[in-house]
Order: sequence, then C-alpha cells, then structure tokens
Amino acid sequence: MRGIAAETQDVSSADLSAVYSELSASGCRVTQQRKDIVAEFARQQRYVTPQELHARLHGRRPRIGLATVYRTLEVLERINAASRALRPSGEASYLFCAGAHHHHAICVKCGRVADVPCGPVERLARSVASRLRFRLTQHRVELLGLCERCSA
Amino acid sequence: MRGIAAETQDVSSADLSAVYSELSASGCRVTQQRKDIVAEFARQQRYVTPQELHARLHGRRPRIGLATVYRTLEVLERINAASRALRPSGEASYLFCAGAHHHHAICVKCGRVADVPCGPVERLARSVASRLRFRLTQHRVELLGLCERCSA
DNA sequence: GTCTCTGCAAAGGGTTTGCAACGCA
DNA sequence: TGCGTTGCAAACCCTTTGCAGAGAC
Repeated sequence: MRGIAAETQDVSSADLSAVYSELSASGCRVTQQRKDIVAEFARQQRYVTPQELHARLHGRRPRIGLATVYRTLEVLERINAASRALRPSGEASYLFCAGAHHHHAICVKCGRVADVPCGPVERLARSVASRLRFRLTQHRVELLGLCERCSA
Repeated sequence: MRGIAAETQDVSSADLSAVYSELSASGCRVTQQRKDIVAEFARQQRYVTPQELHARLHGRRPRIGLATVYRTLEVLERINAASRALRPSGEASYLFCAGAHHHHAICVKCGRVADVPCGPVERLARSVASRLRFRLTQHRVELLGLCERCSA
C-alpha cells in the first residue's frame, strides 16, 4: 500500500518514460503534446478534470487544444495509466495512476489520493455476494475523508 | 438485508403513500404529475435515467414535461426516496430506494438491484482508514455482477 | 387566494466529432 | 512517405433555467 502521495510535485522521470513506452507499444505516437499533458497530469497527484488540465497547459507552445486533452486522457485510461471517475456534477475527472486494480481514499480538503489495496475489499465483496447469491464481476469502492495532514 | 427484488412489478401502495406523505411533510405539493412519476419510478426497481422515465410516462394525461421529471427526481432524492448515481457516460440515473444508508449490488444483465447492508462495509472502511491515518467521512461501494436468475 | 408546480422552449456547459494541416516513425 | 495526431469550431446531448398559466391546499 502506498500512503498519501509525497508533498513534492516532482514525478520520477521513470514514471513518465514508462508511460511513453506503453504508448509506443500500443501503437500510439509519442507527440510533444502528449508528453506535456502526461507530465502536467502526473504532477497533480489528484483527480483533475480535462478542463482543469487544459487550463494549466494553456499558453504552452505548441498550443494544446481541449479536444487533445480529452483524447489523450482517454488513451491513458486505455493503457492503464489513468483512472477515470465522475464528479457528482457529471464531469469526468482522471487520476494519474498505474498498476494493479486498486481503490482510492480521497481527501475532501486537499484532493490528494491514497491507494487502497484491493485484497480486503475483494474478500468483503465475495462474502456479501455469496450471501446475495450474486456472481460478482466487478466492484467499485471509494473512501472520502480527511488525510492525516488536513485533519490535524 | 433485502434480496433481489421480487419479480412482480407491483409496488405496495403503502410505499407510494409513504412517499406522498413525506412530500407533504416537506412542504411539497402532491400533484398528479408527481404521483404518476413516483408510481412509474417505483415500478422499475432498477436505476433509470430521467429520460427513460420520461419516455415511459409519455402520452400520459396530463402530458408530463422532461423538466418536471428532473425536478421530481431531485425532490425525491432530497426526501431520501431516491438514490442518484452516474452512468459511465455521465448521465444521471436514479433508484427508488428508501431507508437507511446502504449500498447496492447491481445485476449487469437485468439491472435489478439488491441492497447491501452498510455494516460490513463500514468495518472494512474503518480498518483501511486507520491504516492510512485517514479520517473517514463518507464511503461509496458498488458491486456489479449477475443476479441469481441471470447467472443460471 | 396564495404560493408552488408545470410545460415549453431556450440557454448552458461538458464532451465528441469532422476535417484539413501537421509531424512522428 | 504513410498514417496517427492536432487544433479549431461546430455539433451533440443531457441538464437547468425563465416564465406565464395551472393547480394544490
């Protein structure tokens, strides 16, 4: 389990390179726009909307279009480098997050996200499902609250 | 825990009356349109979008406007007679569902919903949160799969 | 009689799509 | 060079809002 993401907004360039490789391996081009988007996206360490990301990238050269941000995030989700969620308003938001299936604990104050391993959740889901005579195919869990720092 | 909803689409008129009373108690008018919407909504026993509900009510006399369906579902959620969720597309959908906080197991084939009590979920959430040093304020759980009948 | 609700249609706002130019590989 | 990608703007579509008339209490 990884705890609350470190304070620094630096992201190891290894993480970025891994994404670029995966893009390549999936037959996608690694363009300057995609690099810029991924770098800024990874820096966030929280759920961001395409619109927010676009605003942060604004003025970049070359100028990045909103549609490109949408399309890039869609690609990142497909190669498992991003996780998509919906805000209550219906807006989409994405978290830069690689690796095996897991869940998230989200700080309602600062937005930072901690990973929740799937194991315990899956055991619970299986036990509940068997009581309901339900054949589970998927489960979603989201914990909301205050992270250690924000609850101080 | 209530299991998969019964096959019959009849809804006890007691359920409907309870909603009407709650509407009244909240200072809302119990109009013919609201009665029609609640009756059709309750019959569904699954998550439905305002648009779907409107289509089913179409041609009713008096003719019901889509905006009225949206407004009524919003009111129902406020008085705890409906639960709102978002489809991956971002569309809103509602389930007629009263009572204490709980979660849902949803059949991906027929759409029927079984209630999942909150107890076990809350225990899990607390244990995970304490490991993350997270002060939990809310949690959301959704189980997806095949109900007993659809997996046969 | 008062005040909420309704239907209609227009406005709003996030997301997607079409297309010609661009630029990785 | 070929084909995926980009920027722009228009199209989409769900949802919300404004308003005058209708209806609940």
